[in-house]
Amino acid sequence: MDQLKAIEAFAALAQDTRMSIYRLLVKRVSQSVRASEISDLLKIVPSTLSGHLAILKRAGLLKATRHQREIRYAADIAAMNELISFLLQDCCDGQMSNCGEILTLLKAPEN
Amino acid sequence: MDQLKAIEAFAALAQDTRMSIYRLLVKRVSQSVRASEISDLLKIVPSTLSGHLAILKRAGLLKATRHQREIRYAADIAAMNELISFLLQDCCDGQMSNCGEILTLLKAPEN
DNA sequence: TTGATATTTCGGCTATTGACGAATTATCAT
DNA sequence: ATGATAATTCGTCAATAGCCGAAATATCAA
Repeated sequence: MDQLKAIEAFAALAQDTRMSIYRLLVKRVSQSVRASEISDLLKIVPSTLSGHLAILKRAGLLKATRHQREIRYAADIAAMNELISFLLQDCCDGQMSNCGEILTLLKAPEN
Repeated sequence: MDQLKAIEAFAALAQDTRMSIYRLLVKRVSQSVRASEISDLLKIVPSTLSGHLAILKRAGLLKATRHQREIRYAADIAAMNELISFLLQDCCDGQMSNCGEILTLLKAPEN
């Protein structure tokens, strides 16, 4: 994970439609979701959706698998791991122990 | 932290110049850094830098304090906390315990 | 093969972004 | 007040992004 790759991932998430897609897929990370179902649920025109899915996929945030006529998408949680660790590895001069706030927050999230 | 605010933060980070600024400030989170020093270190024209700092600040990622003639910027780690928790709170249907990968990664980062 | 469904690619349009230099505002020293 | 330094705002420009409909591609069913 270098800066360019991180920027690509952030850029993919920094857009309302794509963020909605991504959050939907993160929530259903165990079951992958058909493109047409995403289209229906989020009211996104298929051609528009296709472009957004491609961007998220190229950023490494999604994985796609074909099942018969359909293509199913799923969030790649490992990629999210890498993105977060990229943010944190530079934090506090690389001394993770200085990031107590973050660690406690992750252990006991309020929301 | 709602979706719009998260998008604003991601968009702020999803740009090469701003990512460089942010990472510099995260590394030096204990000492705040003068705008002119950022300008020198990263070779960014002052007017361009000013725009980027404003974007990062509006996104809540930086805090600015004036000292005499200078303005010093510092990364707001609490904001990074919120951003990460926003990513994670939707993860795995809100069951943080399902995100074991992330937690272990944060406890013992490899990079 | 023909037809039906799922998804992607392409073309065109408008809106936004990021860069810079010049001018402006803010603060301080004399 | 005057001049010097720090930072921001403004105007302009080219490049990119996001949306849609229409056409193309892929897969399956009959």
